Amino acid sequence: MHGEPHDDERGMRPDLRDAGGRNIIEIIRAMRAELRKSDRKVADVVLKDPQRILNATVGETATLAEVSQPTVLRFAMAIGCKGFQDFKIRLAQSLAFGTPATHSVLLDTDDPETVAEKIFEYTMTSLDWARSHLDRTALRKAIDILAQARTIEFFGFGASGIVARDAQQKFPLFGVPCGAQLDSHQQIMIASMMKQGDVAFVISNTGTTRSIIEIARIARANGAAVICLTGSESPLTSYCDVALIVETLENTNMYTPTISRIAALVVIDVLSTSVAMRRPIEDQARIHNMKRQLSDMRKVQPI
Amino acid sequence: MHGEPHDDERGMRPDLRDAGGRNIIEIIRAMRAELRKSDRKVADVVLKDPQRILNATVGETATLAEVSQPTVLRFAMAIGCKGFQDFKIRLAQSLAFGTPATHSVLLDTDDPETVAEKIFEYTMTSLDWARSHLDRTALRKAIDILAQARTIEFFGFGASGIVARDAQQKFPLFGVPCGAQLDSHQQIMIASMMKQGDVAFVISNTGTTRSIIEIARIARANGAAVICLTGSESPLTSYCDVALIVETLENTNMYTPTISRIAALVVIDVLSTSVAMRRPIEDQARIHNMKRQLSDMRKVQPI
DNA sequence: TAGTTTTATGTAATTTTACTACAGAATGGA
DNA sequence: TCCATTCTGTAGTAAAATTACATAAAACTA
Repeated sequence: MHGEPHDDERGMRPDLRDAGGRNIIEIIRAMRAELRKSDRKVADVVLKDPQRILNATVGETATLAEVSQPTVLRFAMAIGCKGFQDFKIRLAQSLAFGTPATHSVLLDTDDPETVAEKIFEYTMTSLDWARSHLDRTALRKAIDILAQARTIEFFGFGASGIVARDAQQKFPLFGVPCGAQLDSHQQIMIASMMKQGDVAFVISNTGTTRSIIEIARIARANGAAVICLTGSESPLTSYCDVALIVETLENTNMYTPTISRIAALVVIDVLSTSVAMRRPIEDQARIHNMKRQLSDMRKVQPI
Repeated sequence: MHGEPHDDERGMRPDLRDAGGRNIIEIIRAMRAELRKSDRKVADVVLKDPQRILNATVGETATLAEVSQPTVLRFAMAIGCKGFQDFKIRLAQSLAFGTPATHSVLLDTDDPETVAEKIFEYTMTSLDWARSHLDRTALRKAIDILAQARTIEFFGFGASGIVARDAQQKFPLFGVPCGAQLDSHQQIMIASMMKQGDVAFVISNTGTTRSIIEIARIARANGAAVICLTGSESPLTSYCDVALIVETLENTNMYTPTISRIAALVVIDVLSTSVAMRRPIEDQARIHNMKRQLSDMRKVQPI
């Protein structure tokens, strides 16, 4: 432990270092042409499957690129890294932004573990996508409306019905009576009886289901505020005061599970939590109590 | 079928599971309280200056935290990483997002946008945690059992009831008649009538609800296979053939939404998809048709 | 073209780093 | 208090990254 190893950057601001050459993948791509022949082989395997390299050692990388280990090291140096470790760290940071989509495609040959990995990965990526595409203005408006509601009715069919039921179960957070209508006759009845001060919360992934559009129209005609939670701009949105559009990466692969309901559930979490936070402290304490009581009850016997 | 698109023909790495980790910093923060004393020292230096740790070795980290090197390793394992290298990679990815220190703990003063960011972030982090802690052997067993079932009944209360209902809606993927029992009287009736070849799928986050344990016991006594989906090792697991334990970062903050049901839904996705993939091609085509018909129907009028 | 220099790449040794086995210390329960 | 369990450090081992060096391939000169 004598002297200071590699201390050429001691005076340098470490924050500035990665701000300068941020995306290492872009750097590799840019430098690819002027690299040594063998280094280029390494560059190619990195560009082809960067995720793979993240968990690889020098040796594995060398094998993949069909070069020797020192070549991998020289490659790392050539693109401006201090060593292989440093290279991997930079690569990891570059990948964090957007993982290439090829990863989550399910194959018939995948074993259960791989299927699990891919579905989880895909779900998380989709949530990230939904988050970044959420309309903040609409969100704010929806919270305003919900916070002033006298009652809230959630409407939905099928998978969206699940979301409606889940939302309804959060009534302690919303602080007002909540209902969930999953049957279309009931839906029409309830919608017809709504009035000023009530909120109709309409959930439909496609936004094209006729009867659900009808619900929005009726509720609105009766003076209720209408909020919809849907997957894209659609006929439904035009009948609503606020449209919460939750975009997801739903692709058409038959194996791809429906991610939309999960994104919708998270949005419901956001809404209910935000509404609860608006309420006075004493109410929040009451919720806390209720939660504890529920937890106690579970240990004995519900119903 | 020669794997033409696969470049891995040289040495099949079964180790290709990527560490596409979400925000490890969030995980550390969430787990800090329940860590060992020495591990917490490590957690603190990581949280204090993550950037510093990125360029540090195990030895350096140990010195900074004033603990021994193995402790640093154990810390990495404790937070769900495969080793120190893996930990650094994950840390690098987390830092790339530029997460400020105050994340994920909801404050009364947060505006709706911040609340949304935090809840999404927390949800994704928790999913990542659940993914990395999923018991692959149990998963495989569960799939085996479900694929051979004659009928499947899903049991659950409250939030777990939502999950049960969702699972039941996936019956086309499971390929056999599925039921969802959310009422405790119905549950007992149905459980009593189950027999060999049937599968009871019991969902309970706590795993301590008496009546749900009773369901597992009855179903099993009647010769049905019993699978449970729960949050931790509990009395329930001992009555089951397979226990799918989905760990989440549920902390006790009153604002923290229940993440467990979302993780459970994803696990259901994995199960249903895997079971569907086991089935013969012609069945898969039938599912495809059904999906299209459903999508067509939506545009007309469901009722 | 042959010889010479320069550059590129691989082999093998070396250093560093990550990881494991084990044993002593601390903690908690009876 | 003792016993069992859980922590944590010491010391040793395996593995990975890095360096030194030698050979092969270009590139250049005469």
